[in-house]
Amino acid sequence: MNAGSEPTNLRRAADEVVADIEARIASGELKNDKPLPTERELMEEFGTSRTVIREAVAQLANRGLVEARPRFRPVVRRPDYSTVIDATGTIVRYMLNEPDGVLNLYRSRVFIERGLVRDAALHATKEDIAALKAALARNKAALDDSDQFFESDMAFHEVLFNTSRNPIFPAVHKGFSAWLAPHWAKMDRSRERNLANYRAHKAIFDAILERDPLRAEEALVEHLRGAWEFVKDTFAEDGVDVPSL
Amino acid sequence: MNAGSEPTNLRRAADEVVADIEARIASGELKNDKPLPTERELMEEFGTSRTVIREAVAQLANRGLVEARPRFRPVVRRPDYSTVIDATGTIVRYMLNEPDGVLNLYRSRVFIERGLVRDAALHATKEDIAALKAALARNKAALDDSDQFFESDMAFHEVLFNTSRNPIFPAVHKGFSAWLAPHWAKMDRSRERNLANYRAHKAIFDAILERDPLRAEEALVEHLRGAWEFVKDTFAEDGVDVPSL
DNA sequence: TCTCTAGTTTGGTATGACCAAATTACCGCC
DNA sequence: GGCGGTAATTTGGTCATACCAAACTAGAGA
Repeated sequence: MNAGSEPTNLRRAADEVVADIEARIASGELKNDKPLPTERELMEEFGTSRTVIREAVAQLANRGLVEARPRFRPVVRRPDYSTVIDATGTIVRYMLNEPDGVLNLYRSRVFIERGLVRDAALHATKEDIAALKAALARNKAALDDSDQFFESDMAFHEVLFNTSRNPIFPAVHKGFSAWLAPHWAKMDRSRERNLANYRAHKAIFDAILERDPLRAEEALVEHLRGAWEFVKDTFAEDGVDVPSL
Repeated sequence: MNAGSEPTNLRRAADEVVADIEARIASGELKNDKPLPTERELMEEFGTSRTVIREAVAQLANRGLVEARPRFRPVVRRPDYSTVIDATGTIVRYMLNEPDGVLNLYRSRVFIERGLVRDAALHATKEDIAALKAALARNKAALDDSDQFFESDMAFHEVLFNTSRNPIFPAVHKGFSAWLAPHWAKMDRSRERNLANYRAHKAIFDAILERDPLRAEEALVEHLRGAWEFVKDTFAEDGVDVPSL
């Protein structure tokens, strides 16, 4: 992009170790779910101090390539799409402190899910329909148990994300759920709310069944808009003013 | 969520330091773009060894809250949405090694951009239209300079992402561009290709102008589908078989 | 006021040591 | 011989110290 007078990022010794271990994981030499060699072994192998090895392992852990529980041997973890989402977790959570953060995130979620239900209405397979139907049934069965309903509610939306047949989307849904959950947990819940949500889900499902993308999208938007009004209230309690969708 | 018989994730000493510094950044005590205290200061302040301090700083760096160039004092960086994207960079790149990774990512991109052009056709403001028009003009002006056209091509799509009026989307676009760019860079380019792309952009723009979401979406899909065929070729060279969109 | 330089500070790395928790080896008992 | 529990060993987490080279700072000189 720009000429070569840059600060010429020096290489840290740990970076080399990281790259090497990364390669070993990719090549399969270090197998999934198996522990890394001990720090002392690595240190001898790379001819560096434990300081460097530990920094390297920490980096790998932060990238999600290994899982490093304190006091335990780090374990190799071949990353998948939800690893990517997890990696963003702390920063996202940090940015959600600002109310606009939640709003923007929620809007993104609505945007994506709108597209998903449209596509579902157009292209949903028999299996998709069956999965939606099952999720819907679980909603209905959980009407009287708000905790359980909450779970089955998320599960219904997850099915929507699964219809994309693109593994990135379920991972994204997982992220949305995790990030927005704290606010949803504060929401008031009641049988009436559950019933309203169930009916909203059913409206979406029916529209998909009838292959009506427009109506499916509308139903979804109304559903999520309604939910947002309740999330808003959890902010209002803190005296924070949040706009509607 | 579950009772307390878990592996009881011990707290690492560094975590406390991380949390504390995080709080100082959030509170503004540590100001943006200003250097962190020296490691030796922090170590005295927290009453721990430099080992712990360094590990904490490394964590903060990995989360994007500070920028730590080797040999320089770490600098506080208040995270924004593209920080989140950057944080995923290494893992995403890692997963793009598998051809399915690129395919899934590209499909996600198409999915999102489809929604964006639909919405643009429905709700684009005068300013959006003007920005698109300007981007289009830059495409046309760069027809004969493939490097410049490539840039203006990405810029056109970026404008599409901007129409969302949600700062998350431009950040996502930045991610898509960065992750997919390596493959696009290998693509053959020529005046004809540039011209075809320009015309595709124009078709999208025209459809938006005429408030025709359906046609806008179709034009976009055809455009991106065409581009994918060329990306495919870069895989075919490596003997990797990649399906169509 | 600016430039160059010598001195100081600071991050990167290497050692070596110690602790507590985790793992392994071992042993006696059913 | 298989098993459960205990002792010995290994391993990750932390500390203290030292040294180097690069970055920074202050002061001399033009």
